[in-house]
Amino acid sequence: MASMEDENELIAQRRHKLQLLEEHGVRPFGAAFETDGNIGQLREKFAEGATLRAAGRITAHRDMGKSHFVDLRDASGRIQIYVQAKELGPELMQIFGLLDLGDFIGVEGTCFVTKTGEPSLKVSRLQVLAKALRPLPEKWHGLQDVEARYRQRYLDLLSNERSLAVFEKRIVILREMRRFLEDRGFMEVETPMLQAVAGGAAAEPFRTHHNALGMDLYLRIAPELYLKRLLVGGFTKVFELNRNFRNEGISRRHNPEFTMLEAYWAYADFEKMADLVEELICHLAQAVAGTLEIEHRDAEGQLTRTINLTRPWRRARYRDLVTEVAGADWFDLTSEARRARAKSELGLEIIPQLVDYEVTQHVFEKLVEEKTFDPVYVTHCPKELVPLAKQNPDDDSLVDVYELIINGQEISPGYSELNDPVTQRRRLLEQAGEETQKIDEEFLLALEHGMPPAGGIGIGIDRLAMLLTGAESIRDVILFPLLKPRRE
RNA sequence: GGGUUGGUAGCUCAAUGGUAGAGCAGCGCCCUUUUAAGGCGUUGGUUGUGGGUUCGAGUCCCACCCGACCCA
Repeated sequence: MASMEDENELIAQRRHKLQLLEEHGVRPFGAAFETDGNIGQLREKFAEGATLRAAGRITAHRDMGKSHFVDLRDASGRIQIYVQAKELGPELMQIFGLLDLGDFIGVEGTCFVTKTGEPSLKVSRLQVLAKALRPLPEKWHGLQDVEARYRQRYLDLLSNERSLAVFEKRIVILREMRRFLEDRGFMEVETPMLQAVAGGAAAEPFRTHHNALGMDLYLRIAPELYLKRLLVGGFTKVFELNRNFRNEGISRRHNPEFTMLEAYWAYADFEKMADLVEELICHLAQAVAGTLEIEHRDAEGQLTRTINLTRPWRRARYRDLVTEVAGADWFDLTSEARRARAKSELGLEIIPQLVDYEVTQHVFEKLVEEKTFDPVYVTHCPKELVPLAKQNPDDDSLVDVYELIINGQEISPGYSELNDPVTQRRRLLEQAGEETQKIDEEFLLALEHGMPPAGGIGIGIDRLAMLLTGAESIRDVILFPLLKPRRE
């Protein structure tokens, strides 16, 4: 960050005013200040003639000579204050003259309405709460620089209303999700983020080290194996809503740390979980957007897409979705014919290393998933794709799972959880291959004590937030997305 | 990792290879109901970093740093 040497004139001027404030006996970094609520609440309490106390940041100053209009702002809103020389007195006017845009002040004033109809406070007392040494982004365009918006999110939040609105919606999503699940008897639990074996998903973990114990640990890639231990322990409805970490690439849809809901319901299955998720996401859409028709708009405000969450949601077999786009005879073709069709007729890049089911999966991802915006539950998936789920009792090449697709992305998987310890051990061994140290023996030990059949789900909260806010990048729904440190 | 693209004043943006500008913010003055207040005047730059080409580089070339988008 900037040091004393590279300070420019603007900062030097503010430092000088800071010094002058101190010389006037003012503490420029103030103290506690009693208010009648945040600025949003003040607007509700506003009554002509009443006296109110407000605190906030100065974001605009309209200088009329002997009187001034100043906007005071916080995340809840804006209120105009009216500063008049004869009302405030010469001493406080001198202090007022040393204030800048960006400073925090506290005021007491009388409610009145200007002749243009703006509710305002006529200031009788004023207190400096914090001096800002650096200027804020421009009032009209806000902070546009994408990199600066991520690195200095505080500037983004206080200068871009659209950005603030996205994060307010994310807060509602998390709150309503907890409320919804708790109303249905689910209990929120916390399980380890530091794990000796990073299980529960196929992903590259972050490694760390515990000094006192002299042991390597991993940041979790999923809480799954611990939540299932709780089913063994007698819990029947549990959920965890917190961070996972995956040491993989960064993209528009991937951040190395991301928020996930996982919920498990004893004696349920994936169908029941699908009903729950459908109800949950509709509840969230109503809470966040007030409608089930979610409009996505571009930077100019032009409507780009409307996603319709009206129930019931389509449920379709994986196989049927693939044949819809790849031809009814897709699964009858030889392996070579499939590759040829994928390349020529479907226009996809198929690298030779892909095995058969991966060719089909590639077709599915490119031509079904990325083009599906209204919700679809994909069911009857091939077991190769989901090695840890329970097999379908009628067809053992399929597993009892759903994959929920909305907005061109996988939002939520749901399983009928595998509770057979013998099969589970075999699958984990197959998955681990040579690396048997990657098997969580403590989890298998728990399963051998008996886990009830259960339905389980995950919901990617960041992607859900993208869906419900219309954000095009995961970085726009994460307050502080991971960036490389900047250097001089 | 590859391709495309961007980084200019505190912020938002301009600038055929030829004197780096504007708006906002700032500073000075005028104005007691303004609200993107207004009027007059004015300060402010290592053009991401380092090399190179050229009489001359924000602009062209190379390398690097940090982003964005697409691909793997």
